Amino acid sequence: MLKEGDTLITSRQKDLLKMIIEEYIKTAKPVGSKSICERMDCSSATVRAEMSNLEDLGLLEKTHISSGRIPSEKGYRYYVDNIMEPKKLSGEDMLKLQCIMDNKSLTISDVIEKSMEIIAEMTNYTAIILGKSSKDNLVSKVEVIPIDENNLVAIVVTNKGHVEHKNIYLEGHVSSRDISKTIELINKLIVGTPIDEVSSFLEFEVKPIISNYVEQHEILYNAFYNAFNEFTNINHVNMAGRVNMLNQPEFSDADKIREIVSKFDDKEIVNAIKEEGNGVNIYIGSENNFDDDVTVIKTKYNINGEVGTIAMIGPKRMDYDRVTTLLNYIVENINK
Amino acid sequence: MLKEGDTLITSRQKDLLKMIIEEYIKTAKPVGSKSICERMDCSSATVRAEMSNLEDLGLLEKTHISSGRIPSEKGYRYYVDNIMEPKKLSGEDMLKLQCIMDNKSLTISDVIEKSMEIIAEMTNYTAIILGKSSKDNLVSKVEVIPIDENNLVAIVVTNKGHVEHKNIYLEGHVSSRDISKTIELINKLIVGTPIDEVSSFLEFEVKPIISNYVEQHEILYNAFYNAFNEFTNINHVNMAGRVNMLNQPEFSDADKIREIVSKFDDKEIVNAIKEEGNGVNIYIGSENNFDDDVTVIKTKYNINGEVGTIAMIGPKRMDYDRVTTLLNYIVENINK
DNA sequence: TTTTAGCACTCCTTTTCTGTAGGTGCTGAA
DNA sequence: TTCAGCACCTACAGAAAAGGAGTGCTAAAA
Repeated sequence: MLKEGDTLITSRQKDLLKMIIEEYIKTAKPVGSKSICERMDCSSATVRAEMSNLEDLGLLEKTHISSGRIPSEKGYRYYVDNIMEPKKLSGEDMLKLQCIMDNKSLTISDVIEKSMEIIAEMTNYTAIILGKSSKDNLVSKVEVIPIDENNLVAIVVTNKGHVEHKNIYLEGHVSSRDISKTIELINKLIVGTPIDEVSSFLEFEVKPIISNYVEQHEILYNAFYNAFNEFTNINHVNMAGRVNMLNQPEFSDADKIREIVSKFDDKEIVNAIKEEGNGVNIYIGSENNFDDDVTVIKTKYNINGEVGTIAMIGPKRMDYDRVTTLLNYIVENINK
Repeated sequence: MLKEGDTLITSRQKDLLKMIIEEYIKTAKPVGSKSICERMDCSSATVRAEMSNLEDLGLLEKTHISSGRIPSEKGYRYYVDNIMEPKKLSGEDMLKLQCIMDNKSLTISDVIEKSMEIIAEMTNYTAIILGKSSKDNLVSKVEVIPIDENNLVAIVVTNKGHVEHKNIYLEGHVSSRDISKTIELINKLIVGTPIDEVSSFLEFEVKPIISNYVEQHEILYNAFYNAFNEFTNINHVNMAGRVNMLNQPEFSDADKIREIVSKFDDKEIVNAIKEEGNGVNIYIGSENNFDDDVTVIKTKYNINGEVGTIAMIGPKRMDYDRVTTLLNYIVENINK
C-alpha cells in the first residue's frame, strides 16, 4: 500500500530490495551483486545498476566504497510497510505456545510471561513485558493487618484477582481504635472503585469522612494515601533472553554490549518502551527510544483488566515477519 | 592467624605480597620489580629474587615468561586470611548507608535492597540479594478471596508483615459451601504455624479434618496444598549494577561478557549463590560456583524473620577489604 | 650470606607492510 | 537495456619489524 510521500519504485527494484533484505536478515553480511544475479535472472552488472538506483533512493547503504549493500533504516521501513507479507505461524511455533495458553492454572500474567520466554528462546531476541493493572480492575477487598504498634500491611485485591500489598509505617503513637475505624471506613467506601481512581477517590470522598470519625486522621489518611497511591503506580517489568540479542553478530563489540546491558538495567529506559498505539508496531533504529542499533517490535495488551506492553528487541536486521506474527498470536490467543 | 597447612613466609615476603596485591587491585596491571623497589627500600634485583620465591610458593603468577607478577588464587586467599586487616568504613560510605537505614517507612527488604544498590554503585561491583521468608515467620492471617467460579486468590500474611499471594484454579465445579468451609477450616487451623512448616502441617493436620467436613475435599485440598507449598519455596532474587562488573578491565572480551550476562540471567546459577555458612565469606575464583574469573563475597542475614543472602560479585582483583566491611556493616546495622 | 649493578634474553604490543578476496563503477559493444 | 570486461577500492588476515617492560643470572660489593 503506497501512502503519499512513499518512494515509488519499479517492481523489479522491489523484488531486488526484498531479496537483499531477506538475505541480509539471514546472513548479517553485506549482499553483493553476484550472489543475487542468478536469482534475478540477469547479469551482476544489471543488478549493480539497480542497486545503485536503490541506493540513490536511500533504501540501501554501503559499509565502504566497494562493499556489498546493506539495507538502510529507510529500506527496512519500506520493507515493513510495502513488501513484507504476514506469514502464518509455523505449526511448531504454535504448538509450543499452545501448551502454555491451555494451562488453566496459570494467571494471565503468568501466561504472558511464559509465552514471552518461549518466543525469546525461539527467535533469539530479547523479550520485555511491562505489566500494570488497569482501569478495568475494581477494588473488591481491602485488608489491613496490624503487625505491631507502628506497622500495618495493606492488601488490595481486585475483582480480576490482582493482588498488591504495601507496608505502612505510622509515625508516632496512634490509637488502635483510630486504626480500626479508618480501616472500616476505607473498606466500606472504597470497594468497587476502579483501581486507577483510588487516589482521587481517597482524596475527595474518603478524606472528609475520615476527618469526622477519626481523631488522628491526618497521620492515618496520609499513610493510607501514600500506600494506595503506590498501588496504582506499580509497574511490573520482566525480561527474558537478555543475552540472546547480544549473541547477534552486530553486537560483537564489548562496548556496545555494555551499553545495551546497562540500558536493560535502567528501569526508566525499559519502562519507556511502553506502547501507546494500537496493534503491533515496529520501531526501527532511531524510531525507537531504546537504542539506534536495535529494532523494537511491540504491542499493547488489554486482557480482562490486565494491561501492559509486550515487546521484542533485536538487531535492526531482525525477522520482522516472524516476530510480528508471534506477538499478534499471543495477544489474540490469550483472549480465549 | 596461621592455621595448620598455611604457607610460612617471612615478614618481608608478606610486605611484598601485600604491596603487589594492593597495587594489582588498583591498576589491574602486572606488577614489576622496579615499581616496588622504592617502597621496599632495596634494589629491583632483590625484589625480583623475593618475587621468585613467592612464585615458588604458589602465591604469585606471571602472565608470560618475562612479565610482571600478578597474584594467584592462592595468593589472594593468603592475603584475605593472613594479611588483610579490616578497615573501618569511611565516613562518606557510612553516611550514604545511614540515610537508608534511618528511613522508618521502609520494610527490611527495602532497606536491604536499597543498601545493596548503593554499595553496588560505590564499589562498581554487582550486588545480588536472595531473599526468602523464614522459620521465624508465623502465619498470622490467611485470606481467600473468590474471583469467579473456578478462581480464588489465596493470601498469607505473616506476623512479620510478609505477604505472599497465589491464584488458585479449581478443576471443575466446586460448591461454594465447600469452598467457604475449607477456607474457614484452614484459617482456624493454620494460624500460628511457622511458614516453612505449612506444607507438612497441611498434610498431617489439616487434610484429615477437611476430608471429614468437606465433600469435594480432594480437589480443594490439592489446590490449596499446591498454593501453600509454593509460598514456602518462593525466592526473591534481586540484582543491582549488573553492568558495573563488566566495566572492569578483565572483562574486556565480548565472549566473557556474554558468559557473565548469561549467568546473571540464569536463575538457578544465581540462586546457587545462597550462603550457608556464618559471617561474611569470600569465595575466590574456583572457590565459588558462579565463575572462575570472579570473586563472590557474601553473607547470610536473618533479621526479624527476614532471611536471605546478600552478595557482591566482582573480579578476583576486587577490593576485599572494603566489600567485606560494607557487607558486615549492612547486616549489623539493619538489626537496629 | 645478602644485596645489587649489569647484561642478555623473552615476550607482548603496536605499527607497518603485504597479498588476497570480494566488491564496485564505468564504458563500449551487442 | 543489458552485459562483458576492466580498472579500481577497501576490509581483512598474516608476516615482519620496532619498541618497551620486565625477567633471570652472574659476578662483584657489602
